[in-house]
Amino acid sequence: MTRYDPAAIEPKWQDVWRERRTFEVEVDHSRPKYYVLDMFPYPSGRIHMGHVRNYTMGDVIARYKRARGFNVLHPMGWDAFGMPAENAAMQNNTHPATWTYANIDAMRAQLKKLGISYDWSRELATCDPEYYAQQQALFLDFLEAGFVSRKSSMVNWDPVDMTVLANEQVIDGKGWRSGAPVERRELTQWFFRISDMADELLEAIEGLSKWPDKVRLMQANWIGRSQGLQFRWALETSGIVDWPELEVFTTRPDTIFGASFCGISPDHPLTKALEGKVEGLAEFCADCRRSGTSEEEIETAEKRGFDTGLRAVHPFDPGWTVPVYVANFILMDYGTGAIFGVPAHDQRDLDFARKYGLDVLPVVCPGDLDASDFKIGDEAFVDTGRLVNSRFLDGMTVDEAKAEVIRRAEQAKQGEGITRYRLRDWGVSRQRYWGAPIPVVHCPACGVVPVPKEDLPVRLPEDVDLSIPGNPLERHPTWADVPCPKCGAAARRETDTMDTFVDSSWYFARFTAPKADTPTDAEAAEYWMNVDQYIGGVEHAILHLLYSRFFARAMHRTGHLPERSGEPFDALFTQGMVCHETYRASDGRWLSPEEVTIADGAATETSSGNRIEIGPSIKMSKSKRNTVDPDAIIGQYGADTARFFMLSDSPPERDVEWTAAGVEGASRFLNRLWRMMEELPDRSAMPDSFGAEATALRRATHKTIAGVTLDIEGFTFNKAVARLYELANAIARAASNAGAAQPDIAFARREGLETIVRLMSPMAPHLTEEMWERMGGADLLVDQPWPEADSSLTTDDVIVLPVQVNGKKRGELEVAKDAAKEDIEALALGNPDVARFLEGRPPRKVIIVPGRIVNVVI
RNA sequence: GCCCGGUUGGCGGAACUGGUAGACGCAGCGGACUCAAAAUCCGCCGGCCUUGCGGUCAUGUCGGUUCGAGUCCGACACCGGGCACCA
Repeated sequence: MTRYDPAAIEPKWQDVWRERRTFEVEVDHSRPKYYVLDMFPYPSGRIHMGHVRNYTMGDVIARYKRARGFNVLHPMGWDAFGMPAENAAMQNNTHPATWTYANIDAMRAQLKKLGISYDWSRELATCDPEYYAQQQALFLDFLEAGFVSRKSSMVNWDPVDMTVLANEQVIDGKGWRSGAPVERRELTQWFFRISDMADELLEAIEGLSKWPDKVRLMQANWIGRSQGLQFRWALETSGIVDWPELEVFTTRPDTIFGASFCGISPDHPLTKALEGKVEGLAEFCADCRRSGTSEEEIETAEKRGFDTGLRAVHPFDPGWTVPVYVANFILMDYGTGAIFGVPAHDQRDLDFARKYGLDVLPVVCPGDLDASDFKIGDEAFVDTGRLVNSRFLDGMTVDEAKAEVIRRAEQAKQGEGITRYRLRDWGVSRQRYWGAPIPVVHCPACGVVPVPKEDLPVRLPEDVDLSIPGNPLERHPTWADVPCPKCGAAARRETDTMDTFVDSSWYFARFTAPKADTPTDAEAAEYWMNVDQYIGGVEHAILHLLYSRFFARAMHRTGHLPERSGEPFDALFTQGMVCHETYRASDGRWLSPEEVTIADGAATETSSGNRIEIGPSIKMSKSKRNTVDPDAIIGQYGADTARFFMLSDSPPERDVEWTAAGVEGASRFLNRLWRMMEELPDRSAMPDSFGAEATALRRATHKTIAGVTLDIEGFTFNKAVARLYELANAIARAASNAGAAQPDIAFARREGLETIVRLMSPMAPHLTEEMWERMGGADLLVDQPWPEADSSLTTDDVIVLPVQVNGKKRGELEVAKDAAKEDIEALALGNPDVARFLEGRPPRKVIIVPGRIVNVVI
C-alpha cells in the first residue's frame, strides 16, 4: 500500500510540466486557438482564497480546452500600479516599486504552488517601463486620432493636506488623514472620449450573447440612452445678470404644463454668475460643494434648494413664469445641468416642492380615473396615462404628448428632440506618483505638445519623497523641467499619471505579444484575439469591462488590433466572492482565523483565552483580517484539495463561505480515489459480454462523461463534482459485491476509475497525473484527449415515470422509454396508488407529458 | 437615492424549457472494525401526525396564473455588488 502524499507529487509534476514547457504556446496556424484569461490581480501582498477560486476555474477551462485539442493561451500578470503601494511606501518608508515587486514575487510563488497552467513566459507587470512605454505610445495614438480631450471636472479636495483624494479616501465626507471636511474643486484634466462611442457600445451589447444577462443589463443602464427634449426657457433676470435664456433637458416633455420650478446645478455657469450677486447664494453653493464627488454621496444628501429670485418663462405661455432654484441634487454632468421640475410626476421634484411650498399640478392621469378625482399625496405618479390640465395636449397619451411638445418646440426653434447618454467621458488624470506618466509636455508657446514616440518611455523618477501628501512628480526638483519637443524652449512635463484602469484596459492584447516593441504584434493579435473566455469578479461588471470595450475599439481604429467583432471578450464569466466570518477582540483589534479558537459556537483568542466577538461573514479582505491564506491549506492538504474544494458545493457565480470542514471533505475524497486505485484489479482485456451489474456501472461511467463535459462547458463545476462523487460511490458498491472479481465487473470498475481520473484532470491535475502514471496510462495525462461518452450507454430503455393525482405525487410507473400515451394512461389508472383515490370513478382528465410525468385530475 | 443580483433542511447546495423538492457533500446520530483512538466501512438524517402503510405542511413574506409553481406574474421584506479617483 502507498500513501497519497501531495507534498511529494505536486512539485514533481509541476517540475515535469515546466521542463517540458507544456503550457508555453506559440502561434500555430495548424490548430484552433483558445484564449482563456483570468482577471489579473493587484499585487496586494498575498494570494487569498478568492484568487484561488478565480484561477482554479480558469485553469479548469484552460486544461479542458487543451484536452479538446485547442492551442490554449492562458497568461498571467500583475495590475501593479495603484494607491496601496503609495500608502505602504508612506507607512513603511519604502519605495512603491520595492513593495510592489516584493509582493509580486510572493504571489507568483503562491500561484506556482497551485499548479495553474499558465504560460509564465508571458508574465507582465503594468508598472514595468516596458509595459507602460507601450501604453504611452497608445495614448499618443489615441490623442492623434481624437479619442483624447482635456477639460475641467470636479475632484475631492482635502483643504488641510492640500491634495486630491480618491473617493475611497473620503470617509463620511472627511479626508481620511486630515479629518477635514472634503470640498469639490474644479481641475483641468485628461479624458478619453468614451461618450462619443456611447451608442455603439450600447448597440454592441446585443451581440455579447456569452456574457451574463445581468452584466449586459448593468452596462446598458450605465450607458443610459434616453430620448428627450433640450429647449430654451427665457429668463427674467431683473437685471441681476445678463443671461437671456436657460437651456433645459427633460425626458418628460409631455409634463411641460405641470412644471412649477426650474432647477440648476450648483456647478452651473449661471449659478457661478449669480454667486456674487444674490445674497446668500455663495454660502449656499459653498455648502453644497462641501461634499465629495461620488454620485452616491450627492444622491443621498438631503435635497436642498436656493431661490435665486430669477424667473423662467414657460415656453408655451409668455404669461406663465416659474422660480429658478439652485438645487444640490442636480448633476452638472448629466444633460445640461438644468431641469424643469414637475412635482406631480417625479418623486424627487415632489419632495422638493413640498419642502419649498411649490405647486403640485397633475398633468397625467391614470386611465381608469376621472381627472377631478385624481390627487397627488406623498407619492408622485410616474406611470403612463392620459394628459389632463395641459391645454392642447389634453386627452393625448404620454407618447403622443411627448412627440407633440417636441414638434412644437422644434417648429418654434425653441429646442430640439435629442438623444442623451448617462455615460460620461472617462477622466484618466491622477495627481499621483505610482502610475504611468501621461506623455505630453506643456510649452508656454506651443501649448500641449506630445512627447515624440522615440523618447518613450517617459519614466517615473525614482528619487521621490512620498512622506508628505500631494503629487511627488509636481514637487520633484528636476523631473518635470524639459525643453519643448517642438520649439526647444523651457517647458514642463505633464505631472498627472494615468488611472490604473487604463493599464487593465489593454493587458489582454499585450499578452498576445508581451515582448513586442510596439503595443501589439499584428500577426500574434490576428491569431490570438479575441479572448474566448474571460473570468473574474462581478465587481468589475461595469467600469473595467466598459473601458476595455472602449479600448478594443480605439485600438482597432489606431491599427493596433484586428477588427473582429470590435469586442475584446467573446465570453464572460463573473464569479462570486469568497467570504469568511470576522473576529474582533474587545479592544477593537481584528483577529485572523488562525488566531481564534471556536468551541460550542463561542470564539476565544487562542493566545490569551479571552472571549471575542464573531462578526458577519463578508468578502475576504486584508483590512478585516478575515483572509485565509492558501499556503496553510496547501501545506496541510495539498494544492489539489484546495482547488477541488473551491470547485465543490457552491455554484461559481455565487458568493461562498469558507469553511475548514469542507476542505476536510474534499481531502477525504481525493484520498478515497487513491485507495480505490490501490484496490483495483489488474488491467484486463475487454470482456466479450457484460452482465447487468457491469452494464449498470458502465452506463453510470458514460453518463458521467457526458454530464461532467456539459458541466464544465456550462461553468457548473459544483454539479460536475457531485457527479464524480456519484460515480465513485457506484464503483465502490460494485467493488464490495461478491462478484467484484468477475472480469466484466473488474473491467467496468477500472474503466470507471480511469474515467474519474481523466475527468478530474483539469480540477486536481497533480493527483490525477500521478494516478494515471501508476495505473499504467500512456504518456502524460495532461496530453491525453478528453474522453468521449459512448452514446449507446448514455440512454435508458426503461424509465420511471412519477404519477400525480391532482398535482400531488402518489406513485411511480416503470415504462418503456417510447411507450405510447394510451398504454401509459392505462398503466397509470390501473396503478393501485391511483385507484385508491379514484374509488372506481373515471378521472376528469389525464395529463401525460412524455418522459416526464403523469397527472390524473379527479 | 439610483442600477443589478440573491433568499430552498442544522450548513453548502441540486431540481433540464412550468412536471417526483432536498441529488451530492458537510455536520450530526446509530452500528461494524479496534485493547482504545484515529482512519475506514455500513445505516439513518426537513417539520408535524402515525407502531407501520401512509398522511400533511414546507423553497424569504403576501397575493395571483396553471391540471401542476422553487421555477411565471404583481406587491413587499431582508442580504450582497456597483455608482465613474479602491482595484
